[in-house]
Amino acid sequence: MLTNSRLVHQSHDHERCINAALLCANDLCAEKNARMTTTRESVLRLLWQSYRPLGAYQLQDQLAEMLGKPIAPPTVYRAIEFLLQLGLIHRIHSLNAYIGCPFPNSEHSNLFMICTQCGSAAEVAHNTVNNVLQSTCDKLNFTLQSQSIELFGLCPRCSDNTEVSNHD
Amino acid sequence: MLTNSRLVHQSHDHERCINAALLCANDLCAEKNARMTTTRESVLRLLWQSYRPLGAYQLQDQLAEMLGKPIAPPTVYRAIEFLLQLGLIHRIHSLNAYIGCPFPNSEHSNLFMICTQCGSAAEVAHNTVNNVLQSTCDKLNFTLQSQSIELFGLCPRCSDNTEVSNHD
DNA sequence: TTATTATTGTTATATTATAACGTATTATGC
DNA sequence: GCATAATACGTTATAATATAACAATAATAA
Repeated sequence: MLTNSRLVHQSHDHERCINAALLCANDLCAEKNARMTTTRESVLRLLWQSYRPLGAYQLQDQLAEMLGKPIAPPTVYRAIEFLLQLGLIHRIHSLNAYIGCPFPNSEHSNLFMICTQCGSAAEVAHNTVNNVLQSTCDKLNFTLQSQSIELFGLCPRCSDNTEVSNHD
Repeated sequence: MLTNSRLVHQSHDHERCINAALLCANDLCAEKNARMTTTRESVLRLLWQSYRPLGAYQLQDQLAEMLGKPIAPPTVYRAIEFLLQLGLIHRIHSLNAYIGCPFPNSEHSNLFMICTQCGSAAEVAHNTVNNVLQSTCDKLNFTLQSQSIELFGLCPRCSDNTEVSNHD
């Protein structure tokens, strides 16, 4: 099982995460002859700012502030599209929002655990899950191409808080 | 495993499916003291017209034609909201579209197999899948509340067609 | 019947996303 | 280096999806 769950829910030196993500992104671009421009890097950085997915128009606002000039929607969506293509970010359909991918290098299929309390989203890649889904598809003669798995609930932190407040 | 996969992909007397769905919906309304109005029943019927999810504005057009009068978006969204609440339909987030639920009576969690070729969506409820997801959540201390699982690929029919055309 | 509640109608607008076209920037071949 | 092509960005307009707010109507209950 591959997951960033612990990082999402425990305090840590997040600057290192951001820097690692940006380095990794640059490597990937070099490898694929793609250009990591200022706009694209800024969007990626913003999506790594927290473990909460951001919508396109939140990104627009923050990007405008970051770059010190007005930014129009197409600019944001182009950067998003680019980063999605490279697998550097993911789209969370149920939220119309986007989030940095913690393991863009390893082939994996997305599964997100989204906290309905704090809005955090942890990504999980789990072979057992994938195998069960694949075999279910096989059984029904469905040729699986891709998937979007979004689980909603309470993250470890918010679960604990709820329990505590239940004892009050 | 509970699924409507065969019905989705094989020809059958679909009128019976529609009628069964409407009867079932009426029962559920009676049971929950909710009103199955003309608008709501029409929307449900439209969503049962095929096994392809419909967007709100497709529904709006078809509903207007069906009722012989112009219909505004809020009317459609209200009916959708009502039917979602009762579990009579589901939302497919990745498509911004809606589809009738084939087993609104049994507690289940949604998993859809969506054909990227023909647009059909089959629903599957599978304990093994749910158990694996639940145990994954347990492992990571995530309190699962609900889920949205959307699998994309080729349905049995389109898979076969692809194979055949590959032999041409 | 009248009061109350639930539903629908209507208008306006918010939110998310893209089309189309022009300009600027970056890479490439000579 | 310079011309050229390819790529990315700027700009304006608009499409597609969804909701807020309030008025009118219909259904139910007292």
